[in-house]
Amino acid sequence: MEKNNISISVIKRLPRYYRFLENLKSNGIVRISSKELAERMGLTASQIRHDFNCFGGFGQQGYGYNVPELYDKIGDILCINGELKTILIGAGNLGKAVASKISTRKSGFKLAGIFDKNEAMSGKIIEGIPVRHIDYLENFCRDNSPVCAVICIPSNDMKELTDLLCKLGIKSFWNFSNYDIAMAHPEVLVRSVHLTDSLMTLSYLTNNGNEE
Amino acid sequence: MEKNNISISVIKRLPRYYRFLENLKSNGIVRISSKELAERMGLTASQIRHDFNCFGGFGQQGYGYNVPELYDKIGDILCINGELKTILIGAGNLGKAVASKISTRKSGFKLAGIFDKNEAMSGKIIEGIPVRHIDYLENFCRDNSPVCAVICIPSNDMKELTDLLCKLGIKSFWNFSNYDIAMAHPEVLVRSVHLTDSLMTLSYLTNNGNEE
DNA sequence: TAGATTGTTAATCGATTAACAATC
DNA sequence: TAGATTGTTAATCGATTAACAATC
Repeated sequence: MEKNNISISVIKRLPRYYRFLENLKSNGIVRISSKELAERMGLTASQIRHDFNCFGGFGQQGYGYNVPELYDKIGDILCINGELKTILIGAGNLGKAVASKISTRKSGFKLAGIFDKNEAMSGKIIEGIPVRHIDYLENFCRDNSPVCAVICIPSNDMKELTDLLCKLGIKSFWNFSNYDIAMAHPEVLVRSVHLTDSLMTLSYLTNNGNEE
Repeated sequence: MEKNNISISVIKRLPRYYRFLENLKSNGIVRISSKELAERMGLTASQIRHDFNCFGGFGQQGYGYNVPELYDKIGDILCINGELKTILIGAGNLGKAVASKISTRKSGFKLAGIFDKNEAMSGKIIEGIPVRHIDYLENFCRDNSPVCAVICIPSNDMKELTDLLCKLGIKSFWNFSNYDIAMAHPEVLVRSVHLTDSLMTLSYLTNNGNEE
């Protein structure tokens, strides 16, 4: 393993690099220097070179970076072509929105099952996958061995659910609830999207203004 | 203004403190030390005291912190009881999910209008607010002067839309698109929720494992 | 070759943690 | 008073930026 000391802050920047490069590529730009990319992204050239260098350095002295090549390299690092077998818990509005993100080509994930406790949802098709009642979760996992679970339900009963999912072999969670999976299960990987937290931070900033 | 040198990293932690305190409060816990809160939240006691001290210090030596009081104080800092007049652009699944977050009591925001370019959505009611066609956006803003816009549409045409919204007096954005509002309009406040970025980061982490 | 720009190390900056005096 | 725990300053750690030699 080459990549042993890569900090999470660098990893978190990769998707944004990927998006900007995608845009440059689709505009037919083939070559870019760290300086120009920095200007476009609001970063320093130093940071960009430093970041890319964590993965071995993709540039060429005197030239810069080849856009399509760099784009592909970052995609590979993010394992964008992987198909991590994924289940979605909760088929409400948020669940549906999130399902479409997971089902995007090159998300790195593959939606395999959707579960909801609301009987009325059973059988409905979302992104080509039928919604199953939550009671089928355990059997489905035993049969299909998903590795990732996406949580789009409120926090109540999350302890039982996550304990079960971990027992059934789930290795990573995309968590939209406020339940603290990482605290309860340090052995799994968790990325949480706390919508309410984001909104509250915006509330603070809006009320306290831009420049003080 | 007392609070001039409070870093964004502290602000971002406040909502999580708020959630944990809400939970403690609802469990009838009245008093907590920085040490115990640190254990529950996976932080250091030092950081907790340091964070709270940015706002003046809410504790009492030898005792700790009074939970309901601290909870209220943090809510006040986050302006949780404010009602920032807010419009939502995009009434798809994500828009609907997000509308319910905004409409939660004590979110700090008040949903005033919803807009969508899909004619078929016009007149539908979401969180008590009728969906209007996007063509009515300009007049609505002139009549109602919203301060915050929530963006739940794809990135295409975002330049024109955000230019217009800024011109119409929008001061802050909750942005779910990939368009970089902050780069285009440094004068406004932006909190972005990049779902795809979060998912890609999870892809990297899942593929590269927990402990290396 | 001369000019440009990377890769990479060293310096700086900011955030986190440790320590302890103040005080309830 | 003695014990506990904060508020606050100093030390440490890590991330960002600057600098420059390597090299295309």
